[in-house]
Parts: sequence; structure tokens; C-alpha cells
Amino acid sequence: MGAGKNLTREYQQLREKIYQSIFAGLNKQQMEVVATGEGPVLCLAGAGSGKTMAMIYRILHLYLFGAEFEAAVLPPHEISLEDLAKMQQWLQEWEKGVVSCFSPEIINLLRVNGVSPQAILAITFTNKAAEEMKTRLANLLGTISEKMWVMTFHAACVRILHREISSLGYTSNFAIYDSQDQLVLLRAICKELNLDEKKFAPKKIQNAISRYKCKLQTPSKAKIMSNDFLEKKYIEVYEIYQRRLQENNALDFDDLIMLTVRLFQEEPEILEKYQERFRYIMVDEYQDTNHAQYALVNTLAKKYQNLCVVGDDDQSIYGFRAADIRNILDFERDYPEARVIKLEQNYRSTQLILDAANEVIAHNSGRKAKKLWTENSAGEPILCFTAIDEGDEAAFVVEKIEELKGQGVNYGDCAVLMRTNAQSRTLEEWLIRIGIPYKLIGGVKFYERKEIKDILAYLKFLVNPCDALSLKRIINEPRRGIGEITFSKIANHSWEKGIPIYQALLEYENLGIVGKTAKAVADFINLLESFRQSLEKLTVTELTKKILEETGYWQQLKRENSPEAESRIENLQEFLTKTLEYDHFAEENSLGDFLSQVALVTDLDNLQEKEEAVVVMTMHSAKGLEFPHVFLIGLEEGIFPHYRAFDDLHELEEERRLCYVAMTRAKERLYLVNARERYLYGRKNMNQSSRFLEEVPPQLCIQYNRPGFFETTPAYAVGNNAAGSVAVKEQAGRKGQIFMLGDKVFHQKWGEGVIVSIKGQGSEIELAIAFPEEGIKTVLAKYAPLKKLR
DNA sequence: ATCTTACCGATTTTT
DNA sequence: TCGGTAAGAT
Repeated sequence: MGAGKNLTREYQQLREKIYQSIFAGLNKQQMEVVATGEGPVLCLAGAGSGKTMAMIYRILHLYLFGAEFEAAVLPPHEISLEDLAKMQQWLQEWEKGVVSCFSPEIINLLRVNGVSPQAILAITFTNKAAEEMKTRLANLLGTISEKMWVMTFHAACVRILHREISSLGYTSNFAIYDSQDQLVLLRAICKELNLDEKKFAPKKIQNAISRYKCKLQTPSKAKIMSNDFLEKKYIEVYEIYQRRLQENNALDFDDLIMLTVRLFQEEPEILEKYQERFRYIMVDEYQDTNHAQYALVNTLAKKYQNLCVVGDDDQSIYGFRAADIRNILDFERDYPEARVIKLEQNYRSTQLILDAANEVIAHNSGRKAKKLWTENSAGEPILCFTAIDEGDEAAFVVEKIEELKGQGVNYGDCAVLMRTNAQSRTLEEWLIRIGIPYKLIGGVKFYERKEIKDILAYLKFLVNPCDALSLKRIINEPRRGIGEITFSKIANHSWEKGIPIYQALLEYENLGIVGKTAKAVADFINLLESFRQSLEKLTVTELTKKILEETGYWQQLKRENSPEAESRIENLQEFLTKTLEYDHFAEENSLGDFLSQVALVTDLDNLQEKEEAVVVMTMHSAKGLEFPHVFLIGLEEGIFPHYRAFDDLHELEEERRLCYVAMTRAKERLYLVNARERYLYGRKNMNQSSRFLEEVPPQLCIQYNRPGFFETTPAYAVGNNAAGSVAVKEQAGRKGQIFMLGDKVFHQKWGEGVIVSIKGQGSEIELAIAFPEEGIKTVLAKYAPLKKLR
């Protein structure tokens, strides 16, 4: 018995030692977040302060040691000397870094008072963040982590609604409509109501409806609050829109949240069930929550109050989509006993970059006091450059990137961030011309492409026979001679009788559809029926292939023989690899499940790290990312801050926060670029430099001036693609020069001249140069003995 | 049903 | 400037 007691004591000491070691890499504040499992916690996490790490270790802590660590615990089961040796060995290996995960065996030895994994709910905004967290948890804990809910707001709501939605008057095979679908629906409604699209832009209405939903306002509630004519009309549309969604058994993105909240409000037992289940709740990017999300989280957490929210009021940049910064600012009011923990140590950027960012953000009012600091070195000064125009700006960026490349920096370590997507064009032209591989984030997204939406509409309609929108999309795609008029006959029938649109379609014979059209409809129904019959038997991939074949969709594209058709085929093939992937991992073959997954993914999720390409994107999309070298371009009044924000103090502050977010993406070097002049909407504009640029203390920057001479001779232009450019350069072992229109150059034979035209690409670039004495000469950039002058 | 022409308007965007 | 949309022509 005495031996047993000794063993217990030894076990406790060893377990505590292990505990210390596991969390040794965290700073004091992070550790506080990790170890305060019980009660409300507000974690104000500055940019790059290791909040993801804190959240992951918090979950780990909850699971292994419970809400609060207790040293004097009894072992989970009888402990042998051998067990202690195992723990000892594990500890050694952990400290050496040989192991970085917890095997089931070691979990079995360590875990006392641990929270059940099902009780943990961690919510993020983006799939990417959720995915990162999930992966890291799986690496630490293995398959047990799959029992925790680590997902986006929307994914969590889909999962809950999938089980519970019947009490709200929908069925669980509901469709999810994206913003495009919303617009199609809204346009149709506007047409029905004879609304002038100029006065009532569907986009505006969409926005208004989204705002209502984010505030949890149903049409009838919104009506009470409204007073002006425009708003009343919006609400009228909202009402019809919402009815239409319900008839289609469809939810839009905002519905996912709003209906879940409604579910919890209306069904106390259901709420109770989830409150009991999710006793430990964490929310990432809390400053970006809107009212509906706020209500969701706080309703769920109400019972046990084990709510840990992580965020940074200085990084709130989504006010325009109804994020309410007050949610984070008022957390302490909502939970007076909340522990407030500030993570202010930054592990990402150099001191200089942080100083600059701190200085800029300090111009905002109403912030939670916070100041980032770092143990990192001061680093290189911030490089500022004022370009002549947007071409010069792009040229500078490209020159610098090439220079960095020459110093061994990877393209993938460079990011160019801009305020608006429209700014990417000139830059892209230059990147292409010089042959720098790049990746543009934003633009037409994969799941928004026509061909993908088409095939998805087929699949969606098969799952949900109420989905009129999808039927409308596919009924004449590919062309089969069923026009608008026929469709509206069917749709009207469906509304009048209150039957699913598929039912209405089947009854086409009673609707005055005759002759050729009737035949076409009959054929179409047969086609759909054959798909429906294979629904159970086939995998998603097989079904997709069957649809593409038997509708003639493939054939039509193949016959077309155009580059566009080519890319559509490629996209469909890409889609098939995604279905294949799904089929491979899916437990049962459920098309509906596949569709809800697909509805919630975006392109940003595919941003692969370590890809050898410069990343070009908006400052908004850069949130949460980091790069060694960051270029901020277009730092001009009117562009950034955007002119639309000029007359609103709150919007200006949001712009400044955006600037703060953008600056703090940089790990090593930050480049701030503005142009004196820029073409915008076909007009040349003179722009003052951005106020944010003025707010950066000058002593942290150096103003860049192009050197008068480039060292290289003779000149050459680099290749057109990544492979080409690298090959040329390494063979030649020399740096490239970048020429642009209007550059002054020095030619060995003809002296000084000015470039008057640039033609061709890659190694074929031809320069036409005007020399005072010799006239215009055309030379191949690759071979001409040129030096650039400035 | 599909192509052409004239016009308008133009942040940021996850899910 | 450019691209998307809507009405008009064939």
C-alpha cells in the first residue's frame, strides 16, 4: 500500500513536470488564456501575437487536464512503474522534439479531469482558419480531435440545422443559396413587382436584406422599424424573397445563422440540448461577429458561461458587412466577471514594422488600449517609394521582387496588397511581362463559374425537388427548347397549388404545354427520373459523370472547340476530382452532404503555402496571413482611404484599421508605394499621398530613389514564365533590367535615348529607342548593350 | 432564341 | 477604361 502511495506521488510530480513542459513555449498571457478554462474570457490578441497557438493549447488543456489544472490528482487507473517509465520517456522525447503528439497511450496516462471532446466548440470565420486549427489539433491528439467541433459559424449552423430544421418548416435536404442565387431570385421578384432596377438595384436590396438578417429582423419586425419609402419597398421585397426561399426549401448564408438563433429561441429543449453539449465555447475573430452571430454564441454560452472570445478590435475591418465592433468592445459589460487577457507580444514582425503600425493605429479613437511589442530585432527600415504613375508603381514592385529573388528570396515570400481589386491590372501586366509567377486571389471563384453552377444546379435539384431556382437554371441548359414562358407556367402552377416545383413539372400536361415543347419537357422529365433512380446507387462522381454525359453537356462543350469551352471542360474535370475526393472520404454516399460542404467553400481555402508565386490580393483577403516581404500599393487619398469613406469618421477609422492589418502582415520588410498620378475609370487623376503614409513616422522609413545606373551589362529581358526566367538568369548569372516606356537608356554605340515602344514578351521583347542623332532603332532587349538611366 | 449595341457605373467580402 | 446588363433587331 505504501508503495502505491509513493507511486501516486511520483505520478503527480511527473505529470506536473510534463504539464509544465507541454506549455513551456507559451508566454505568461498566452498561458493565462490556456489555463482559464472556466468562465468568460476575453482575449485581446494583437496581430501576430500567437492567438491560434493559444487557442489550440487551450483546447488541448481542456481535453487533457480539464478547465483548471490540478496537481494533486489520483491517476486515471492503477499506475505501474512501467507506466511511469513510459511517461518519463515521453517527456524526454517531447523535450527533445522527437515526438510532438500525444499517443492514445500517453493520453490514457495523463488525462485526469479532462473535458469530453464533444463538449468543445471552436468557431472561426473562414474555412482556412478552421482547417488550420483542425490539422494542428489532429497532429497533437490524433483522431480524438475529430469529436470536437472546430468549424466556421456557417458550417456549425448547417450541422445543427441539418438535424433540427424540421421544427422551422423546412426539410433537412435544404439548398444553400449563394450570393449569385440570391441576386437571380431578387431580380425575378423586382420584375414581378415592376420595380425600376435603377432605383431599386438588386445589389442594394440584397445588402439591405442581409443587414436585416444580421440584425435578426424578420420582414414583419423590420416593417415596424421602417419609415421611409425606399426602406418599405425593400422590406416588401424581403418578405416575398423570404417566402420564396421557404417554398424552395432553401436558405441563404445569413439564414443559416438567423434560423439557428430562431431555433434556439423557439425550441428551449433543443437549445438546452446544445447548451449541455457545448460546455466550452471558443470564438475566433470575435471583432468580426455580427449581431446574429453574437446572439448565437451568447445564447449557447448562457448556461455555463464558459466562453472564450479571441479578437482584436484594431483588426475589425468588416463593418460593411454588418460586423459589429461593439460585440468585442462590450464583452466586459456582457460578462462583468470576465477575465480580460491581452496578448501584446508579437512574434511576427520586426520592431520597426510594429512601431510604424502602432503609430498609424494610434490615430484611431475608442480602442482598447493595447501596444504591440516584440523581442525581434529592429529590422530593416520601411521602404517608401513615390512612383510617377501606376505603371511606374508596378515597375518598382517588379524590380524589387526581382532584386529580392536575386538575393535568394522566394517569390512565395512576397505579397502585394492593394485596396481594390481593380488595382491589380497594371501590376499583372508587369508580372507577366517580366515572367514572375504570381497568384491573384479574388476574381471569379471556382464555385461561381457558370459550368460549375450548372452541374451543381442539377445535383441540387435532384436532392431538393422544391428548388425552383436550380430547376430554372437547368431546364434549358443545355438548350432543349424549353423557354421562359414554359418555365413560368410551371412555376405559377407550383405557387398556386403550393406544391414542390418538381411536382408541378410532372403535371405539365395540365398547363397548356403542347406540341414540341411538351415533347421536350417529357424528355427532360425522363432524364431527371433516370438520374433520380440512380441517386442511391451511384457515387457523387458517377452521378455527375452520368449527368454530364446524358444531358449532352460534355458534348456541347467539346463540340464548341473554343478556348473558353476548353477551360470549362478543365473546370468540370477539376470538379470531378473534388467529387472523387469526397467519395473517397465520405462515410456514406450522401449527395446532400456533399452539396452543403461545397456551398461553404471558397477559393481562399486553396491558397497553398510554399507555392512559388508572388501573391497579389486585397488587404482584406490578407487578414490572417503573413509574408516576409509585403508591398502596399496605391497609398493615395481616394484610393486608400477610399473616397467613399471620406465623409464618415467610422468608415475612416475602419480604413485605418485596414491599414494596420495590412502593415502587420509583414515579417521582415514592408514597402509602401504611392503614385503621383493614376488612371482611374478612364481619367488621369493626381492623387495626394495617403494620410496613412503621413502617419508613419519618417524616421522609420527610407525614401527610395532609383539608382542612376543599373550595374548590369549587357541588358536582357527575362523570360515569360517561371521556368524560363529562372533558367535564363541562372545561366547568365546576372541581374535583369526592367524597361518601361519613357525610360532613358544608354546604348553602347548610339548613346543616350528614350524608349518609345515595347513589344513582345519574354526573351523576345523588342525595344524601340529614339536616339537624338540616330533616329529610332529597334533592338532585342535580350541582346542590346543597354544601361538604364534615370 | 440569340446576337448586337448602347448605356451605366465603378470598395472592401466570408460563408 | 472596361465590363456587365438591358433593350432592340434579326
